[in-house]
Amino acid sequence: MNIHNKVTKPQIARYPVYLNYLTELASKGEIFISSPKISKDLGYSEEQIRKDLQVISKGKGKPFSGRKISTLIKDLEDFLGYNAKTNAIIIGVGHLGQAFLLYKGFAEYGLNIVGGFDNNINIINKEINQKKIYSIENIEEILPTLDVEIAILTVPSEIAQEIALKVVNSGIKAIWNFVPIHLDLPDDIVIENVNLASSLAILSHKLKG
Amino acid sequence: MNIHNKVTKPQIARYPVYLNYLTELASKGEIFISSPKISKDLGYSEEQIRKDLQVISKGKGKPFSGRKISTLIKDLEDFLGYNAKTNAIIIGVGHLGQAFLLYKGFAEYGLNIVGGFDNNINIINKEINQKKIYSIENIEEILPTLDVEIAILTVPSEIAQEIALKVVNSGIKAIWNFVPIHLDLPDDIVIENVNLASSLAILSHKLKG
DNA sequence: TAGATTGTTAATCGATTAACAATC
DNA sequence: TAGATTGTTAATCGATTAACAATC
Repeated sequence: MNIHNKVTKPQIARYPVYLNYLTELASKGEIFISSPKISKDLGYSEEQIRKDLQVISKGKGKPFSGRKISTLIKDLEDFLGYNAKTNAIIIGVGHLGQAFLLYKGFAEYGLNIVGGFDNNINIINKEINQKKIYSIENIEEILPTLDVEIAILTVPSEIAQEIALKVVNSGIKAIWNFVPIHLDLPDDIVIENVNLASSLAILSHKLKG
Repeated sequence: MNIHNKVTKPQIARYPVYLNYLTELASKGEIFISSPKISKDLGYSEEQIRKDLQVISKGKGKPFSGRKISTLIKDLEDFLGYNAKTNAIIIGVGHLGQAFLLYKGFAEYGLNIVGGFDNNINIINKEINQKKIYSIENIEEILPTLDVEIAILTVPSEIAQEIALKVVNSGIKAIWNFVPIHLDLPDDIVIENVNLASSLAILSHKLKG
């Protein structure tokens, strides 16, 4: 049974890549897909692809034809939760935070950004892309009223730990952290780090030997 | 010998975290650091920390005192190449591309963004943060003249593959890809993907079970 | 000295790849 | 039918953790 297959972190990271790829194929009128073809196009091994797709799809593949693309797309969207809307808030409306407020692509992932918090009086109480900016001083009063599940942290490093604690005190259980520091938070808080310094270090290492 | 220790990808990702942490400690006047203390503060295991630091540091730790912070900082900076400047270019000056042009933090990592390419006539030949925006139509003529090592790809998904090929044809060997698709490029091109859809999928999975 | 901390070697855990029988 | 493709089980590879002797 699929339920018994544990999903690994690298697998989860690959699912959006499959989904994007299959959606592209479907738009070109393709109906079926095989693991050798995916392997050739995405560079993953055939065995890995079969295992990945078995975990999230109820359907079975058929020799010769492979799997039906429309079924896979539906299963991937269900697994990734793209059909259920999740509200998020931007904490720190600097360059990156603004880019996220303006970005249209998050909606595709079921992510709905409802607003932002900042300490810049020039933007507080204004709107960016129809999303209101609140004063970060009032975060512990306002945030609990906003029905938000995920806080997207894009504040300067120096204040990130302090602000993260306030976010947690406001009842948020998940932090998508774009600040390149380690956050020290209670064990029940889910943190996903996007550390550009780490990513760049890996790129540089590959490039320079 | 350190040279014989292979460096793993997860290790490389951790080094910027250590560096940020140790720099913070140094600014508070701390002189020595032990692996139990780092473990407590950053959440990595003590054994992992010792192995990580052995790989990049010529020095040795001492029982009781630990390692000297200033030496570790220097070794980490050297390993990560933060003292050698690397030129980069933004391909696609949308919201995210602009945020990167304006971001001050890359300099700390030795990364110097020299300009951008876009197809928007409202910004072509203008400057953003003193960095010139060029027409993407001329990329194959202009990019080879700019002494750039890394292309930061922040274009819309639909054109990413096509533009990436042009970037490669301009002689670039490394692409830092922020577009959530798989790029199909020659084997000698180094690609590092920052896929927010993957990152969000991992966060959602941790949050929702 | 005593013992906190180190560095190293062995064991375990996790993920990918290889091998191969089943099947349409 | 023949054989391309599947799904599953075993083997390998990679990374982390455990165990422990060495040391200041």
